[in-house]
Amino acid sequence: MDKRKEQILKAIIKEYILEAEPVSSKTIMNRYGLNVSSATIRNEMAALEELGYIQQPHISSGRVPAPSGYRYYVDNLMEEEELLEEINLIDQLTSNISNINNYLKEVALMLAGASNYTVIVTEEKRGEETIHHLKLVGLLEDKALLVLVLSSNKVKDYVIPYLEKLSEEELISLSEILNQHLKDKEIKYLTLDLKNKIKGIFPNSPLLLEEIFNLIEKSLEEENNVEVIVEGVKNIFKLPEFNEVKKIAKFMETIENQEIITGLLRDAIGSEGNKIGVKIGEELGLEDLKDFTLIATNCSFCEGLNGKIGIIGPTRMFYEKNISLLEALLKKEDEND
Amino acid sequence: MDKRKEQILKAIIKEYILEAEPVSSKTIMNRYGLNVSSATIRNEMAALEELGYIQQPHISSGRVPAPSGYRYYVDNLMEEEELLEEINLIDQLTSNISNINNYLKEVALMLAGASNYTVIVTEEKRGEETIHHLKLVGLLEDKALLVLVLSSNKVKDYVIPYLEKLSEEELISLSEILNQHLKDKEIKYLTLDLKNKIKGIFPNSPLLLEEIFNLIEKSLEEENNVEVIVEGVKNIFKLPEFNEVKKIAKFMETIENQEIITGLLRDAIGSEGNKIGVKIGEELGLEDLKDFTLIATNCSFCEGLNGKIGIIGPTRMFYEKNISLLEALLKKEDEND
DNA sequence: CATTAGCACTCAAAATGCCAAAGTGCTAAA
DNA sequence: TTTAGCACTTTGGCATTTTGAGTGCTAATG
Repeated sequence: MDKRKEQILKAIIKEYILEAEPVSSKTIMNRYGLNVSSATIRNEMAALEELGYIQQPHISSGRVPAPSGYRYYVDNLMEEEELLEEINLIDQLTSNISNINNYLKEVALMLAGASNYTVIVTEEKRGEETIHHLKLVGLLEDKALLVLVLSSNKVKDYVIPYLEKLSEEELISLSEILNQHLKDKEIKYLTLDLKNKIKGIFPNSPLLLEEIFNLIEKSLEEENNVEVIVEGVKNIFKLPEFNEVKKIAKFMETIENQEIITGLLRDAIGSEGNKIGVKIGEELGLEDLKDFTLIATNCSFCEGLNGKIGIIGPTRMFYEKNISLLEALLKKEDEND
Repeated sequence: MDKRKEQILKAIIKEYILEAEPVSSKTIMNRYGLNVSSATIRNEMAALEELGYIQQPHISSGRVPAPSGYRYYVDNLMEEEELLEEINLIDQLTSNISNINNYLKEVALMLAGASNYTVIVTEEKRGEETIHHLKLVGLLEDKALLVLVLSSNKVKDYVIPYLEKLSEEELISLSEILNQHLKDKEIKYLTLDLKNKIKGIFPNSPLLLEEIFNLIEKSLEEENNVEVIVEGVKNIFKLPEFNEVKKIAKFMETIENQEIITGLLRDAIGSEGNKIGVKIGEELGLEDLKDFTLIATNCSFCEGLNGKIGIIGPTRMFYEKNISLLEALLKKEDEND
C-alpha cells in the first residue's frame, strides 16, 4: 500500500459514503485532486481490488468498498472530526441530569438526532439490587402508593389497593417496620421466615403485606434484567440502500430482539473498557446485519447507572462523525468523575 | 339499495379486506352464495359503481370499495364480532393495574398486538395538577431524591445534589414543611411570596429550596401537557398495500407528530363522549392519511387518568374486530366505575 | 518506466414490443 | 329478469433491443 493507493482508497470510501453509488475512476479524477488521469487511477483500482479492499458489483461498473476496505480506512486513513454543535448538545444534557429513570433514553434520543442513525443502549445488569428506601403513601380512601428507591437510585412506584384498611399513622409505622427489615437486603434474604416475622409484627394486614412482598420481588427481579433502549430506527429509512420494505422489516425485527442487542454491544465493546469499538459488517457475526456497522462504547455518568451505548448504521457510515460523537460523550464522562 | 346490492357490496368489501385485490364478479359468485350468475353480479356492480360505493382501478379490472362504500358498510352492513381471547387479555390487564405511569402504554401494547395495526393514545391534559405528597429521601453523601406524588396519582422523582449539606432529620423536617405549604396547591399559588416564606422557615438552604421549587414547577408544567403514545407501527409493514418505503416513511412521519395525533383523536371521537368513532380515509382530513381508517374512543379506567385511544390501519381494515376490541375496553371501564 | 489517450468490450437499466390472463360490458337468447 | 357467450380492454410478465457508464488493455508518449 503506497501513498497513492491509500489516497485512492480513501477517495473511493469517502465518495461512496456520500453517494452510495459505485465510484468510477473519472469521478475520483474530477473530485479528488490527485493530478493523474483516469487510466492511472484505473490501474491502481485494479491493484486495490487485488488486495481485497474494493470490489466491483459487476465487471464494467465502478468500485465499491469491500469490508476490509472499511476496516483499513477506520484503522489507518480516517481523520478526527470536530463537532461543535453536537458537543454543545452533550454538555447540555449531561449537566442537567435530574430524572435518572429517563437519563439513558435522553442520551439515546440526542445521539439518534445527532448521528441520523439508530442508537441502541443497554443498561447494565447491576448484580444484586437492594431496596434503599421504602415508603407507603396514602393516596385516596381505597388506595395507597408503594414507593421503592433502589440501590441504583432508580425509583419505582406501584398503586396498591388497601386490602386491609389502614390509618395514616399505621401506614407510617408500617413503612418504618418494612424499612428496618428490608433496607439494603438482597432479594435472596427476603425469605419466608422474614416475611412471616414481619407479618407477625403487623398482624392486621397479611394480605397487604403479601402484595407488598410480591411487588418488591417483582421490582428487584425486573431491575436485575438488562433494559434495552432503541431510538432513531426511522432514520435509516431515508438511506438509499434501504429501498425495500423487506430490508427495513428485517432490520426492525433484529433490532427489537433484546438478546441480540445486548450481545452486539457486548461484543463490539469487548474487554477494552473505556474505548470505542467499531464492528463492521460481517464482524458483527449476524447475517442479517452484514451491511451494518456498529460503533459502541461503555457509558457511566452517574454512580449506579452503567450502560453500553452504540450507533448502528450502514457500513457506508460517517465513521469520523460518529466516533467523535461517542468520544465527546466519554470525555464528558471523565470530567464528571 | 335493494337487498341484493347490499349483499354484493358487503361481499366486495369483505373480500377486499381479506385479499387486498380488486374483486371480480366471478369471485363473488364462487365464494359468497348468492345463487346468481357472474353476469348478473356484473350488472349490479355497474349499478353500485353508479351509486359511488365501489370503483374500478381500470376499465377491465375487478371492483374496489370506494370511501363511501366503507362508510355504508360500517353504518349499515357490519355485524358484531365475538372476541373471546382478546377480552381475556383486556380483563387481565385491567384487573392488575399496579404502575399507573405505564398503564396506558400497556393498554396500547396489548391493543397493537390484538389488532395487528398501529395504536395511538393521548393522555388528557388534566387541568391544574397539584402536589399530592412530597418527600425528600437521602441517597448518598452528596445527593438526595425528591419524590413528588401528583394529584393524578403519577409519581415523579428527581435526583438533586445537596447544595447545602443536610442531616437526615433536617431532610425530614424540610419535607414536612414543604408538604404543609404546597400540598394540593395549584402551580399558580407557588408565588414568590410563598417561596420566600418557606426560605424564611428554612434559612440554611436557599439554594436547595430554589432547586426544589424549580423541579416542582417543571414537573407540574410537564404534566399539563398531553402525552402521546404510539405502539405497533411495524405492524403495518406486513400489509401488502405498504410495499414502498416511501409510504411507510410518510406514515411514520405523520404518526410521530404529536399535534397531528391529538387532533386526529379529538376529531374522531368528537363530542359524543362514550362512543366509538370511526373516521374513514378522507374523513380524517389529511392527505397523507387518505388510505387509513381510525377507530377511536375515550378511555378512563382509574380516577385521574383519562385518555383517548385509537386503532389506525388501512381503510381496508377489519372493522368489526377492532370496533369490538374498543367496545370490550369500554365495557370493562363501565364495570370498574 | 510510469503515465495516458483511445478504443473495444461488458453489463445493467431503461425502453420497446408481444402475448396470455383476467375481467368487464354488451347483446341476444332463454 | 337472468344468463350464456363473445368482443374488447388492461395489466403484467417476458424476451428483445438500445443506451450509456465504466472498465481493461494496448500502444504511444515524455
